[in-house]
Amino acid sequence: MDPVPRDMAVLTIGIVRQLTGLTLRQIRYYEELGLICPFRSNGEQRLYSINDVARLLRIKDMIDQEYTISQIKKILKPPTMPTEPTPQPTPSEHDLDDSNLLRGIRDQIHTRTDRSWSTTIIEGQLAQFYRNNRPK
DNA sequence: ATTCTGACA
DNA sequence: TGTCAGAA
Repeated sequence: MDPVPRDMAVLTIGIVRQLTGLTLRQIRYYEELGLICPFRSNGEQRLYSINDVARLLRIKDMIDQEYTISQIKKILKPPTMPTEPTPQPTPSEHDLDDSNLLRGIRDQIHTRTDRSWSTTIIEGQLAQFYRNNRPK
């Protein structure tokens, strides 16, 4: 299987919402705070990569652990601009409705006990998600 | 249908 | 943070 380019921005905010469990408001707000820097297609459409999702997951955990924004900024490396734009259509949320992958991922997010492992586990599933939703 | 920005009970 | 408006 071809490895999934972790830095390729192809996920819409709607999918990221489902993948991370964060609200659209939070995802956009964290960007305002400079915690995340998604690629912008058409100059306005936000597109996230697996790295972005993993980063958001880490931010979510730190917020839960009552870290301050400045502390998170200090710990997390400055967000790097995604190198790859979106050459292919992005999978829509409808494609995910039938997928049990999303449910599995969400369960992982809500049931894990060791937060440091979460991103690894989730990225693995995201890789599977990509293989199953590869644009024709 | 989905996402974007700005704004406010 | 939630949510609504108005536009793309």
